[in-house]
Amino acid sequence: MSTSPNSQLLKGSLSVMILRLLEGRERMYGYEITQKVKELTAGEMTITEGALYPALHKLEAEGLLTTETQVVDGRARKYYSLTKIGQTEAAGRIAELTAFLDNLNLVLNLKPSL
Amino acid sequence: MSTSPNSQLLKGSLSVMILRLLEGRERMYGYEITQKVKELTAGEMTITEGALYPALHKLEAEGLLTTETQVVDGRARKYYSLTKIGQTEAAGRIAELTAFLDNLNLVLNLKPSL
DNA sequence: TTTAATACCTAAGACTTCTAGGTATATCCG
DNA sequence: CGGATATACCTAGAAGTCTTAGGTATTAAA
Repeated sequence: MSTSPNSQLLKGSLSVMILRLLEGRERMYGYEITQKVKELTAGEMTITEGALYPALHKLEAEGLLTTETQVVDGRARKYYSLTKIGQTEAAGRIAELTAFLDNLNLVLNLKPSL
Repeated sequence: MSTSPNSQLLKGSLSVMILRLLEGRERMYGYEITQKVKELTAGEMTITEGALYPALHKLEAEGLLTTETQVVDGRARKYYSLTKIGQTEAAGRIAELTAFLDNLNLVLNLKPSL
């Protein structure tokens, strides 16, 4: 057997969503991300916090995000924004996911007659 | 916290691809599936056997696929086809994945200005 | 005053996939 | 003839992501 250097079948879409959302903004905090995704998908997609926070921490550990904490209305918010490296990586990972989705569609969209 | 009945963020696309490929055909065998996916995606997507066979076995255990083994050119092939339940389930899972991909696009396609 | 919304977090388990093997036969090429 | 490649199946272990299911704390609404 061989199976060459592989692009994973379905890699985490969550981290790419995060990067994509941050591409368009100065900064966002975790809870805001969950609400934004809900809003964009008319409530159909829910980001669980158990997935979100570890994902954010990992992206930060990888150096793609930086944080600044700020207290608003007596509650602490942790704002995340893309680092320089994060901006580059974001573009790359979005392109990768897009390419994967294109291929997925090639497989899924085939007609029954083929 | 609450987080309602959730559609998983990252669902396995492989099993849905398998079901989709079988929707359009009488039957297929494992190796054939790997080749078909390669062909459909111009070599860009590779199904690893370490993922494929366990996925096939699981779908069979779930009652969505049945098998018939046949020897061709001295080599054993295990053909998989959709059961009646499999046909119903296939439609459902494909719709689910499609809905998920639509939502994913809503999040990914947002313009930087939004 | 209790519930819901806001806002953060973690641990345990489930699940999928990858890596990396293993077995075996047939065919192609030198 | 012999070795490599293609065909064809399989599994075990590790990696990684997400869900479930908690926890803490403040503010606003009922």
